[in-house]
Amino acid sequence: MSVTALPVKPGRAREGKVLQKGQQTKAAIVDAALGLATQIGLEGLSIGALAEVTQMSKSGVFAHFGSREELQISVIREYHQRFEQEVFYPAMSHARGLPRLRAMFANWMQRTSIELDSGCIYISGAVEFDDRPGPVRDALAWSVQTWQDAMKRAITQAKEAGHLNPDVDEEQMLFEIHGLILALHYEARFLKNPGSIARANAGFENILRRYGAQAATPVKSAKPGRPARTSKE
Amino acid sequence: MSVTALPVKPGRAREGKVLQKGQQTKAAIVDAALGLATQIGLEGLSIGALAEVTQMSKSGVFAHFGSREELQISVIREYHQRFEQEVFYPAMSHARGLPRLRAMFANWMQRTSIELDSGCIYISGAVEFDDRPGPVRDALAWSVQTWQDAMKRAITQAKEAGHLNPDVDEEQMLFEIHGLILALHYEARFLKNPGSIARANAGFENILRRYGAQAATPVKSAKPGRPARTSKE
DNA sequence: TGCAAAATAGAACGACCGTTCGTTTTTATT
DNA sequence: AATAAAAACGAACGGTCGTTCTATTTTGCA
Repeated sequence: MSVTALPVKPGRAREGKVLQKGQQTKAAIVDAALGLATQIGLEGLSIGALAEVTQMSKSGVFAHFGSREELQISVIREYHQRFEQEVFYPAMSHARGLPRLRAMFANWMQRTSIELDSGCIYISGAVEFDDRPGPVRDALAWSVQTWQDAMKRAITQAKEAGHLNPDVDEEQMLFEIHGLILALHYEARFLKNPGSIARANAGFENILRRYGAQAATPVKSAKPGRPARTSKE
Repeated sequence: MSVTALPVKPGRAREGKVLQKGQQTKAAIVDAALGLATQIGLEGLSIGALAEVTQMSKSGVFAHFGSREELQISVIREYHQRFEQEVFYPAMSHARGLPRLRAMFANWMQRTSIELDSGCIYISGAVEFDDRPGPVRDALAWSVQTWQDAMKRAITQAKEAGHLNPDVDEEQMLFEIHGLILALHYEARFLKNPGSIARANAGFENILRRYGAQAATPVKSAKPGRPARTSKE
């Protein structure tokens, strides 16, 4: 049921011994790499720059990954976990249906807004790897797909709970929601258009209304009863 | 007044003499560069690869631009002109208001759909240069902004013609439309999700309906109405 | 046809890239 | 404290990059 389950490589545990220092500095490197990647992209990541930031030698950094690709994949794994931690899990504590869907979008927005001055590797990575097959692309696509599946599930549950019209097309609704996030990233981060966050939120309310959500109740705790299902068109 | 008006460097016209061969091969180089850039991005453009494609020497290619940045800007200029030619101008032959707005979106979709296997530099470029100030970024942002302004004007005219609700917020509507294009590019090109084109079109109809458009009359063929004005004001 | 200018070629530069390899330092355990 | 493994270093390699410089070829025009 866990979204992630990206397995952490067993730290070369011969005879069950757990290596500490290595994993520790590796985590520090990945952390720094994630910071760099959100700014200049996964493709912009260079081992030399990373060595400088971490105050290590190039070969010292390199040894932890064995290849640049593996470094990029490690960064994606780390990003995936943080996304899960900040966006997915907190939303799961909201009641199924509209409240949870609202929470997921709110957290997603929150995350994207924060990233307006650091970049989102789900977005930049998609552009960098959209026609570059390989393990990096696969890891990225898998991570994105996992999140989208979670969103789709939330929409389905909202339908089942009667919070949305029963004939809502999950893929269509998710497509439009995703567009809002992408537009926010584009307009705010590239074009520096102020007010983009408000527009994304307004767009979400518009989508909810169109797909049959009732009042625009702000995202808050669980809603007990089974609200009427006034299907509007 | 022309949308472009990105001034073409005066082909070293001493005493009014127009150089032919140089401009000609330069155009060929830019054409090849545009092809490369749509695939691997503006940042992925390398003079070496470009020289190979055009069967020229590196220095021969380089001499036409003087710097990589100038090459990138030339590519953006070329892309701008083609976008104008294929998307903007044809739409201007439709009647003001909803027909023209529909035509603009349809042409934009058409262009984006074609680019699903070659990439769009308005999108990839935004990611590559969103936090890299300089003349390349400026040229790109100016070009994008010019198109967005044209879209906004079309929405305003649709309002004035009574084809949309009088209280429609142009920025908000454009934001949502832009999101559809971005989602199409992301989902189809990166995630390889089939059906994305239909979803973008459906999303557009949803937006139109919400903002007060009447029947979902499909975009009619080119009606020789007002002679096309230029997109730049 | 000649000739200057423009266009192209070719070689080289310094910088950075990912990667390899042998050595040295640090770590964890006895 | 001894020791073997793990971790980090430092130098080097082959490669590509944008760019510069000097030749050579091609062009356009008198």
